[in-house]
Formats: sequence, structure tokens, C-alpha cells
Amino acid sequence: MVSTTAPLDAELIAVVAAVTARMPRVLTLETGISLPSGPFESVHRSLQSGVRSWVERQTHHPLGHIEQLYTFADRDRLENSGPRRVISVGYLALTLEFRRDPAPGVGWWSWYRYFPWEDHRQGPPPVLAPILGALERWATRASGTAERRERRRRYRHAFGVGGLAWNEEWVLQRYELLYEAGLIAEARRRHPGTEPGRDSPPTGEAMVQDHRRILATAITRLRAKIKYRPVVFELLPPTFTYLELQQAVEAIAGLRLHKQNFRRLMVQQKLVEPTGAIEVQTGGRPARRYRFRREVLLEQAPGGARLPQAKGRI
Amino acid sequence: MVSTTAPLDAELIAVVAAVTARMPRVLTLETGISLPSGPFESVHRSLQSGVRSWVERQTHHPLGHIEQLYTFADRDRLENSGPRRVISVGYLALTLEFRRDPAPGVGWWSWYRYFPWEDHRQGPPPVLAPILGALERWATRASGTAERRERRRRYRHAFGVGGLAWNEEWVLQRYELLYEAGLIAEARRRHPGTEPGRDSPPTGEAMVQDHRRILATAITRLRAKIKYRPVVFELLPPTFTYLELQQAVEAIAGLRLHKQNFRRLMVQQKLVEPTGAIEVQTGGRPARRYRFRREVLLEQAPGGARLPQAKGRI
DNA sequence: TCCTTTAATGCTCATTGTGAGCATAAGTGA
DNA sequence: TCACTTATGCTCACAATGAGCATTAAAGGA
Repeated sequence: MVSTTAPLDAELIAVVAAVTARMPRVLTLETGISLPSGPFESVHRSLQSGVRSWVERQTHHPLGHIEQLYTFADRDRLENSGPRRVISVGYLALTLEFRRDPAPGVGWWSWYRYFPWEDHRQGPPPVLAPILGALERWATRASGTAERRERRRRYRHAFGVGGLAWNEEWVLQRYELLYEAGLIAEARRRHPGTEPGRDSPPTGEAMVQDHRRILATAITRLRAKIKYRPVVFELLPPTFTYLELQQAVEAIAGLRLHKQNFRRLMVQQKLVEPTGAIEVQTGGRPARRYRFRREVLLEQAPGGARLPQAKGRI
Repeated sequence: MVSTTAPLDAELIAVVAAVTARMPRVLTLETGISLPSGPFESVHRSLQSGVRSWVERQTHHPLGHIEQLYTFADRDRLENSGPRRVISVGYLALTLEFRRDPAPGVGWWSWYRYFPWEDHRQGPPPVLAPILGALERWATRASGTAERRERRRRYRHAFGVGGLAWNEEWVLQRYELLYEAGLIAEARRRHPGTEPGRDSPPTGEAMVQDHRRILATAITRLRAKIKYRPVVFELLPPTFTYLELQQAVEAIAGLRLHKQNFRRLMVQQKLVEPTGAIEVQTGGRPARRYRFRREVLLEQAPGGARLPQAKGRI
């Protein structure tokens, strides 16, 4: 199993997420157009420690919870890649935003700057209508009835058009559909000749290479995970009110939640415990402050079992 | 972002799974001690196509559904690794077992040959008792009360000792605990000096390098995924009875399921439809045969929502 | 032929979980 | 004091789930 491959580099890329002022944010370089990244080097003990060291070096930001996202290596992934091939290992980190001493160009930008169609907290965002219009035109442009119908089905499904429900988890799917439809700047950069077009809708800020796709992958992952693992707490200060907790979840999911039922869920699952402190600056009745019960990470409740297990004799 | 790293190889490793004769199986080389793998080469269009081509070349087995598992690269991962570093990208493939024209040394082995403590279909397997005994001795050996108590808590939690429930998904966690406790042959290979010991329990067949850990990762993933995505059908022939379907799920989960409720779940979720055919060789009343409704992959029901979404005005 | 065994299939019932929304409490500022 | 805002408690209908009883339909002897 000795290899004789072409030269190859491994790159580490980090999506570092935080929530502040009710906005989910990502840590970026170069004023918002790229994610922290760097080569995997021999000094690094592991991929994870490599990611930590690159992020800390480039942004001066310490990382908390971190998990592997995905490994990307399509041949035509990078523009202007020379003879070397690159494998990129993406990581997702969750932290608190921390502003002291940032490196130049480093900033925290709202996810929704890159994916404006993803924020449904006030209902469907205004950018959605022109996007759906452009997708419909894309479907119409298809050659052949079958392909036309298929394109229509796909975009309606992905964006929850008509009676279909909006599924907040399908971030990557929606991004890739827009990419395929030529509505994403990165796609036009890669396949010159397809011009923006006068009636092309705004589809968020672009990023370098495929960083925006990696961000979409991270959002997809986080929106899914938040439902079955207590990861929100990595994004919150040590104590918080139920409203702050709910707003963090809402920011990530891009959805409004039912307040009383959200509270009931927290109570049932015993994820938090009151600190005894009371927050008075609520704009209404004072709220209790809570803290995350770290013990639940050890108890590790197994989400919702979907298998009808047989218990006794059968 | 030009890199000047040490030479690096990327290796692709596949866990190819199937279910036959009520046993979950993995496709192996060298009579069961290694997984199909090979370097990522410049001819490969993508990581995925590289995996396909290596598996097909080494085993003569075509692959169906395939997904990325994890990327491994700890510095001390490989024994006797020279100056080059290796990144391994693991993939999980689901297929039907196919026996014509296998390459020499290629075989399908039950998962439970490598993880005998994981099959709880007939209740806790006999190997479990001596393993728990050895884990208790490992806990006792700890220096300091706190460490002793912590070890005890960890193994009891992972293996569902006492009142705690057995969680079939924690395959990797259990494997790593046994590894840490020095009860896994691979661990002793890596850290010589720790001898097997007379009363060391049987802990399954070993594999080359860390292939067994990759297999554990794959089982963990599959056991989790089977609950919220219709992936079992990739492991079944085009038509099947409810019992065959249930037994495939049971084989993977290593658990017995409640027959009537399993059936009800299938009916509710509309995952299958009757073919009209009747299977008579059941040993009892004849059973209807069903087929998977491929359309559900397009409908893509969003599993169980765990967020209390607000629908109307709030 | 009738009885026993083995599965397949249908159905019930208690319990728990979820969606929606009413009602009350306890602050703030006019 | 009133209007307004958020916090918190609680109810009610309905869906989902765990357990298990009951019936149906085949095979294989006695």
C-alpha cells in the first residue's frame, strides 16, 4: 500500500460560529470573503489541533467546542490550482464572540449576509420572491418537458413552494440548487460566459473559492444537530434567560419558535437549572437566569428513539 | 496560502456493509484483517470515485450507496509510518452481498466477529460478563479515588450496567473505552509491555492498523442513521417481507424489535408498498412482499422535528 | 381429519409527547 | 392607575408510542 501519487496538500478550513445580537455569525478574514484556513503541517499533532492553531494564529480567537465537518477534494474544486491537488478538511467550531485584539481584516459576519434567503424568523424574507422567480425561469429554460418538470419539482421542494413545508435544514441543498441554476456568483466565476443578467436576483455575498459552500455545509450540520444534542449552550454565556436561549436557537434555525412550548421542552429535558439570579432588564416581568446542566453531557440522553424496541420476552 | 508541508499521502478506506443470513457483514481483504483501501490518485475525479475504484479493483465488488464517514490523521495513527504522513478518508458503502468472482482473500465477515459484545438480539451476549469484569478491574487499578470513580462511571454508562440502558449507538465509545483499558489487541500492539494477562477476556478479532476503529465508526453511524433515514433498503433485495425488513434492522441495531409496532411504523411512514406477491415459505402464515417506495427519497420527510415551531402569529 | 406450532396481521388501551393558545404575574413608563 | 411588555403556568385536543391480546393462515404430524 505504498503510494506513488501526485503531490498533494491537505488544507484545514474552519467555520467558527457564534451568536450575538440575535444573529448567527461566522468568523471571517479579508473583510468577510474567506474563512480561516491553512495547510496541515508536520508540527500539528492532529487535524483538530492544526485547525485550532491556524484559527488562533490568523484571528487571535480561541476556540471551544470543535467537530469535523466534511472533507472536500473534487478535482476542479480550486480555481487556478496548479499541478498540486488539495484535500480540504472542514471543521465547525462553536464559541462566544470575542472582540479584543482581533487581527486585521478579521470580522464576525451574519450568516444571512451570505444566505439571505435562509432567515425566516419574520416569515419568508423579501429576497425569496425574486429568487423563486429566477428559479422558475431556470426551470422553463430546460430543454425537454421531463427536465423542466424535474427542475420545477426540485426547486419547489427545496424552497417549500406551494403547500410544501420550508425545511430549515436543507441549506446546502438550496445553495447547490442556486449554484446549478447559475444564480450564485461563485458559479459564474467558474463557468464564464454565463452573465449575471439584468433580472438576476440578489443571492448574498460571495466568498473565495468554495468557502461559501463549506459555510452552507456547516449551517446545515448545526441546524440539524441543535435538535438532538445540547450544542446551543456552547454559543451562550454561562448564565442566560429562557428568552436568550430561545433567541439563540431561533437565530441558528432561522425560525420563530413557540415560547411556552420551548420552555416546556427545556423543563422536560432538564437541560438547565436556575441559578437563583433574576434578570430585570427584560422590558417586562423579570426573568430567572439559568445555567446549562453540564452533567447531561455525561448522561447523554439518546435523542428520540425511532425503533420500537422489544423489552421483555417477545 | 501556498503550503510547504512535509510529504503527505491521502488514503481512502471503505467500510462496505451488507446483511445476509440475519448477520450484518463487512467486506474485508486478507481473510478478514483489513478493509479495502488505497491511495487517492490523480486519476480519481473525486474522493468518492477513488473509493469506488479501489474497492472494485481489490474485491471485484460493485458499490451502491456511499457516504463519507470521517477523516483520520493523528500523528501516531499508523504503525511504522515513515517520514510521510497519511490522511485517511473513510467511507461507508451499503450494498447487497455479491459472491460471484471475488478476488482472493476477499470475504464477508460478521461485524460481531470484531465486536462480539455488540449483538444484543438474544439479550446481553455471554462475552459481556467477563468484559465487564475486566473493566471493573481496570477501574480498581486506577490511582486515586476520583479516577477510580470516574472510570467506573464511564464504563457503566457506556455498557449500560446497573439501571442504565444499553444504547446500541455507542459502538465507537465502547470500543475506545476497551482500547484505553488495554483490552483490545490493537492497543497492546501499539503500547508493548502491557501483556494480555491470564484473565483477559476475549474482545473480538483484531484488524490491521486502526481499521477496526474505522469499522466501529461506521457501525455507529449506520446504527444512528437507520433511525431517521430509509437506508436499510439499500441492504435489501428489491422485494421483501416485513419480517425480512425487520430482521435487517435488527441485525444492524443488534436489538430485537417489537413486531407489531415495527409494522405499524412502516405503515404510518408509508415507506413501502405491497407488490402483490405472496411469500409462502415463511414457516407460518404466508406473508405479503413489499417494495421500497423510492419516491420517499424525493419527498424526504424531515425526521422528527424537535423544535416547537411557531406557525401563525406569535 | 384434527390438533399443534409458527408466523402474519389486526386492533385495543393506557401513557406520553406535541401543537395551540388562554390566563395570570410582575415589571416599566406615560 | 393604565397600557404595554415579557415571564410563567396551565389546559385541552390530538398524535405517537409501548405493550400485548386476538385472529388468521399456512405446515406437519397424530
